[in-house]
Amino acid sequence: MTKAEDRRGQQRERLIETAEATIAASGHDALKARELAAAVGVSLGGLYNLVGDLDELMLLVSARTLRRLDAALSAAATNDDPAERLVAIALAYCRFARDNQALWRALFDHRFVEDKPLPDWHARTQLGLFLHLAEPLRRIAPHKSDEQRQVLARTWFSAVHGVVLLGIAEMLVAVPYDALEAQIAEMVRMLCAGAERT
Amino acid sequence: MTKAEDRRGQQRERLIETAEATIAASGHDALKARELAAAVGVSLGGLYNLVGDLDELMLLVSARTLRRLDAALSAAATNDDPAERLVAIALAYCRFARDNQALWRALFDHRFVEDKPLPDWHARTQLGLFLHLAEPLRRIAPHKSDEQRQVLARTWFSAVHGVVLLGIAEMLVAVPYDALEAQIAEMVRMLCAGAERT
DNA sequence: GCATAATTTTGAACGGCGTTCATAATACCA
DNA sequence: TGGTATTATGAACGCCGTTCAAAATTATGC
Repeated sequence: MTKAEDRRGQQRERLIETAEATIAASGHDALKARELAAAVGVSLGGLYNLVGDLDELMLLVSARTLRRLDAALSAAATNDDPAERLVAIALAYCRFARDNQALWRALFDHRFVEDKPLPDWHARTQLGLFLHLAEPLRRIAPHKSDEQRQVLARTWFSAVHGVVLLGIAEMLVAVPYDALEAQIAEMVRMLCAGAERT
Repeated sequence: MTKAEDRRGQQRERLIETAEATIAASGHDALKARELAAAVGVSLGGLYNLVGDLDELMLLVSARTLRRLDAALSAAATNDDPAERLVAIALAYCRFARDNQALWRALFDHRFVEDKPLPDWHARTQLGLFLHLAEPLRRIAPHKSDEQRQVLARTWFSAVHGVVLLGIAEMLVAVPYDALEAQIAEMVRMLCAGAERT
């Protein structure tokens, strides 16, 4: 019993790792059931004993990516000046996106299936990302309520996300990466300057 | 000759309209070749005489959507105050996204095929969207060069896009739409306030 | 008007996909 | 060791976009 379960656990782990490597190398729609099964050493049908679905597998990979992203943002949040700390977090986000393009994209490419929404841990981890902004925002906008700052954190995070999204897409053709970082830093500083005025 | 060509043109038009309606109703991956062929009254293979590809068809639909979006932004850019004009444009973008969710999403869901990049008119129309920001930005940041302002326009546009992207996604579950508009307006005003400081 | 050539339309067929499930293989227990 | 429960297997299913030989239609020359 335990023997078999152990093996299954290891296979499952190998499967997730293989999926992660595949996505990192070739994008999230290069995930093919037959290919994965062969790589992991399981029969085609056997995949569905390790994982319910290819979608579920992608979610498992996303969980890893979110954890790594969270760690990267944590590591960046060292500056004492609140505005510069926000800048550092934003730039860390940008670098993570650059260095993990396909996996980062996979985070948002989940097809919306009507009957099976994202599991709550996924939403919770995403919300956890906003937490990195809470402390600097408390100092930048001390007159706002906690709830207002929470909304602000989400909005600013989304704004940076949008700039990174377009920037990474265009990086391949037009704009050099350093310029993208400069734009992000400038925007975050503008937001901070604008927020302090209110 | 002209008779046959006319008919083909009309069929092509009907095909694009049907595709647009299908996407609007059920999302961009509800586009099925067999379904479209039946709806337009063409055989399955006949589709590929009207259009090279389903991807090309999606691009044709995107062209229409981009034209409508551009018109919506134009109609919104009436306020004399530059900051408030930018706010109005951003809100118009948000409303367009809300009212044309599936078609708006389809604008950015193009799978990157290595050998066939987006046609240049697509990129050009996208750049055209940024033009709406040029005039107000000239007044908000008069000390910057034209090129710097162009970059600024792209960055701010992307930022609003990011906020709308997450906002529309969460609208369905958490945040009421009006709050989203309020956040966008606040952010744009902050950016303007921050920019004037530089 | 007719025969012939050029063009266009057609849908069966192809290859690929995710997923399922009857069957075979294996592991477990007495 | 024999019998049962559990797990692994891969052929088969349904659906997909796309192709292409053949059929139908249209155009051309006489």
